[in-house]
Amino acid sequence: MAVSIKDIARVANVSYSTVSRALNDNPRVQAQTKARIQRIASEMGYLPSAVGRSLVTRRTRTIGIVVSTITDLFYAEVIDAIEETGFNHGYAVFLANSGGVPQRELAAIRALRERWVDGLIVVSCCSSKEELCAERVIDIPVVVINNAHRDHIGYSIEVDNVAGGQAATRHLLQLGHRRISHIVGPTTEWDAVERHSGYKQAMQAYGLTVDPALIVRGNSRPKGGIEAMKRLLALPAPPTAVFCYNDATALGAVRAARDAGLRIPQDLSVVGFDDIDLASYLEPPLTTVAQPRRAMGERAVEMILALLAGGPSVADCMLPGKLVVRGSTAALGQS
Amino acid sequence: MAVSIKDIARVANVSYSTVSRALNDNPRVQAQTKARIQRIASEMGYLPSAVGRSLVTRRTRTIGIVVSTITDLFYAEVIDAIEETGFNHGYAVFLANSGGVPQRELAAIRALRERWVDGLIVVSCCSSKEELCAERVIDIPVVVINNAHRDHIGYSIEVDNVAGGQAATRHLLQLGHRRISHIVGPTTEWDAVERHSGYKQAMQAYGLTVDPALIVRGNSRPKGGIEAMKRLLALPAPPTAVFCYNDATALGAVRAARDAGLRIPQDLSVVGFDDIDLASYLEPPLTTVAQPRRAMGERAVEMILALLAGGPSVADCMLPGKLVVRGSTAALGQS
DNA sequence: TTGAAAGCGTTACCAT
DNA sequence: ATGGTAACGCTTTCAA
Repeated sequence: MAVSIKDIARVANVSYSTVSRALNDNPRVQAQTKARIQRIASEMGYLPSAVGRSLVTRRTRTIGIVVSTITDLFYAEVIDAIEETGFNHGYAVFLANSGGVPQRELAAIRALRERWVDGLIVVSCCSSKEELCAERVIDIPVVVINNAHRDHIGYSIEVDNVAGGQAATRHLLQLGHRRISHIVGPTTEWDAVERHSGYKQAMQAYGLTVDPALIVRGNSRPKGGIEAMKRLLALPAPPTAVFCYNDATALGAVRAARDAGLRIPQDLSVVGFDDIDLASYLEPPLTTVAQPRRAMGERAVEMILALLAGGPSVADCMLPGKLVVRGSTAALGQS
Repeated sequence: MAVSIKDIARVANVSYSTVSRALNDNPRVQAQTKARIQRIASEMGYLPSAVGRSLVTRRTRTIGIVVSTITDLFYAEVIDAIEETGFNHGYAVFLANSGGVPQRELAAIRALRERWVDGLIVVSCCSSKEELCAERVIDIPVVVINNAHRDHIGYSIEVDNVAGGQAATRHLLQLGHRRISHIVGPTTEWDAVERHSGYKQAMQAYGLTVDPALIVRGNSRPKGGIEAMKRLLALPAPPTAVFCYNDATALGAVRAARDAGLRIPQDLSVVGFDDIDLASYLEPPLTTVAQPRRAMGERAVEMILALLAGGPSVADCMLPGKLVVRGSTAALGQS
């Protein structure tokens, strides 16, 4: 049986309120007594119970994270940053995977709320505002990173997907490409819609009309990239460049193009999105739009903490992406 | 203010013990009353408090995970499996990163124990047994996945690293290679020692003595693989094949070899370890030793649950790795 | 400076 | 079948 403040009180021959004060370094207890109690507590191997404390303070110093999957290289680092920032502020984090399934996401949120998390960070939120309201999520601070839809829930942190899509596409245009494909992400994801929109805007800015045949669907994973690329290569006039929803998709696109005998970037330029750690180690190193993953995680925690502190001025936050040019893109016709 | 069983009791005009029973589907309450109470609870938006419950049951239905970093592709999937398995059994998981720093790992464990986690899963444990005992971790169920050292703490789950190292090396030997390098992982990691040992055993089984110059150190990340490969290529007699501590190292090795003008696998065969998701999408697809990552996570949770249930027969568990032959290895002299 | 006691939300035991 | 109450570990008033 674990030792509690009552046990310490008995040994130290003081009331347990005094023990509580001493352990919390409350000034209203004699320095000498305080030191003695702390020594005894340490000797007895006392470990405070967050459960007991939470029941009275109504705070758990705990943050819940719900994410579609941490096996996505992009999310992993966001979560790593959340955990680190939280830990530095004395917060522990719960992790729950939704698998992108709203029902599972809601069940996870419910489980976290039963455990009285002080705040909730939902990465790639997939449930609707209605569903979330029914879960009464809103009565605790909520920050949504990369919201999958347009409902405004809690506070949001996103990368500027439109600008990122524009930058990627413009880069290809500047290299002389005109038949530029876009492998779209799951249209259930709002960021996919936005990147697509950025692509279209960049094309239009160059006075180009987009051939609908050049727009194909991926699934955000390599397999989807392979399938999409195969369809593009079967076209009468295949693209000379392709902007992919994300790096994982790009990986698949590169593989399919290679299998068809194309060289990257001489025969086909490829741009991704995310800048996963491995991107620079691929062959060729992948040109991509980097997301400020750690910053996103840090900001999310800071926003939660500000909200908990009753912060007056918490606002949604849109961070810029950054085009990173590597070896998978080259000027048109440079064989 | 959240609604509690007392609020429900007031509305339902029963004692709150009855409410508790009704909500827990206790048979000792009239079916009619039960239904009425449950309806009222639902209408009032009642959410049970795990904090209150834990205080009396002394269980939190919570598992703590401590891992060096989830940005390692290998760990991410192990954790994904832990979370999924835990969730299916009604357990939520805390996630803490140690960064491979013992002091941080211990601080994380302490934070989790304060929160009364029912069990602890340490992935790639880096603190010593003494340190862990001082944290009194052992009075809750502990499972260590891929222990970094040889101390026996709690129960362990590992892949058979020796056999994996042997399989990788034997594969290269069977392809006719004789000058086979090994890029070792951090020697602080026990699995690195074991894989190295497997390598040596396989070489000896073929009657070969290992040239010490062919053994170089990596750091388990691509950068380390690059540096190591550069040193190998500068050798008077460079290797024709290299077995890398893990896939990330292999990625770096491949890059360095390519940059030096070598073709993979014609000029150099490369084998990794882990079988990260991307391995099959690399160019060329990476030959590697697959670890049963999901199984490791599932087993860890099952062991914790068995221990919590007072299970009689919980035992350490060693899972086999599996050589996956892809395009990064080829027979010697097949240019 | 210290003690006594209430109370957080829940379960579980003992009565009725 | 239901009610009353103690207990879990802690913080926080209110008294002394």
